[in-house]
Amino acid sequence: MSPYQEQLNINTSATSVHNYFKTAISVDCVIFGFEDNVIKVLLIKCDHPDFKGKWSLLGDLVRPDEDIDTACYRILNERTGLENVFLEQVHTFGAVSRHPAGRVITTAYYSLVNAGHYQLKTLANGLHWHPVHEIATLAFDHKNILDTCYHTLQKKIQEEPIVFNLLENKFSLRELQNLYEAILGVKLDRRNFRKKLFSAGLLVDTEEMESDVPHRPGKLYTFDQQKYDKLRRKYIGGFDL
Amino acid sequence: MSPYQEQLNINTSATSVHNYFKTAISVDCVIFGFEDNVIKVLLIKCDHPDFKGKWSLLGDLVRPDEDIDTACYRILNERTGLENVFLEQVHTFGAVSRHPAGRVITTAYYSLVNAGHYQLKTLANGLHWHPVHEIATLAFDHKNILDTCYHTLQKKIQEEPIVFNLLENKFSLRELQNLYEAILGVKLDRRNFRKKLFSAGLLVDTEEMESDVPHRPGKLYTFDQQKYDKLRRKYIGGFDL
DNA sequence: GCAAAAGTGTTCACATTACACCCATGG
DNA sequence: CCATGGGTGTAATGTGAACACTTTTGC
Repeated sequence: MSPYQEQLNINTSATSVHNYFKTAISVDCVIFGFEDNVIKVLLIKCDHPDFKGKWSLLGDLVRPDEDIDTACYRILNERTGLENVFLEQVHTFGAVSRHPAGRVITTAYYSLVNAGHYQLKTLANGLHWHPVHEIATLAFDHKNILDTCYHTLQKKIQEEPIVFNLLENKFSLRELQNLYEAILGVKLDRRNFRKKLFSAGLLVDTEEMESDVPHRPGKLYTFDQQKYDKLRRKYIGGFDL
Repeated sequence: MSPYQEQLNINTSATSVHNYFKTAISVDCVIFGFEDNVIKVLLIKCDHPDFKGKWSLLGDLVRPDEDIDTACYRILNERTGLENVFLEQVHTFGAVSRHPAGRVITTAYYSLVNAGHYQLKTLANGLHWHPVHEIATLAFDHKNILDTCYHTLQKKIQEEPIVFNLLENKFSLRELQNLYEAILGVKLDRRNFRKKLFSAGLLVDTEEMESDVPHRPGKLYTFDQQKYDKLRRKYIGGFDL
């Protein structure tokens, strides 16, 4: 029997778990934005000596008195000033040597924000938007985390209409299509794209038009989140509250 | 500025993280099996005083020197004796008060095993297969964890052919269909089901038949995992290694 | 010969794809 | 008037759903 055996099965014994492991837990936040028709992610300078000059994701240790979801919101808010943003847990990375400072298990989240709409709260530590496709390496295992989150994003936008979080409140169909194409890395047929989007019945014509474009302006739409939430509830829960 | 501020940003400073938080990390393993045409899950008696008489999932603290994936394999192996089983991370539950013994953040995995094929290594602590649909409550937040994993399973089997992990090596189409129906909670059309499965081209006729059935015996098939892995690589990676 | 499940094909509705022309605006 | 992208419809193809009868075995 292993030396740990007597302390095993935390769920079946009253063993105190305080002071048992010297393992820290952190969250890392992959914050996606869409700017200049390119998907970007918020990066910060990493000044850990082992990764001098590398960029890293936004992350922090989880405080003893906060939920991990809350921790992630806190980080995001501290850096961007944004609230009520799309934020979703993706995966937990727990390899023993993933962090040179010690055992740090990290839970990765991704977030979708409107990059153009607001100013970053602070540009300290080199905080900036970095094109996802121009990132070859990152500090720690952050490239791996980024790739995992990006893949999750690609899959998710084909299942649920979450891309609107990356756009202004009002947007043209062209912007929306550019966004899908940027994330998925494919070209889409414009007519079929329109048909599909409209048939979902979740776009509302604002009666406004684009301006300042060097060609025929397109209509501007908003996403009907309420209607989507209702539809969704019907599908998932079965009844209408 | 918060009192934690100076210790923030583990990814950007050389702060030692040892001894910083009194937070433990555990893994909980939702081990699914298929028996008597019903989906079951391995449960164990919970003797934490706050949940006397309740059942709980199999879980354990992660050791300081093991990856969290490894920890999960270890638990599974200790209890079932199985190796090389399907095991996948689902979600990390990190609410502050989810565990009465202290701050325990847990990462949930689900596993698919062939329940009939082998004997449980030990029946100590009331280890047993419990029908998923007869579980109303569990200790801690384990009901929530179970529901999350079950939902993930339902979604996943519609995307990837992982259900074979729950069956014997050789199986009839009827067994396979029963399994899908049990997990998804729907009735499927037998003819369409066959068409779909065969069109995927991943079932191999073993030239054997069922025996001991009180009706016309069906053919037995195996799942062509190698062929699937190749197809998958083509789709995902683009090239054939 | 009867009960019970295996095995098999066709039709229909719907969704996805491919594809080409005219229109509105800015310059 | 020209360049640029906005806006629209139709035909072909593929996919999923519905559906009934004959066959094989155990009893």
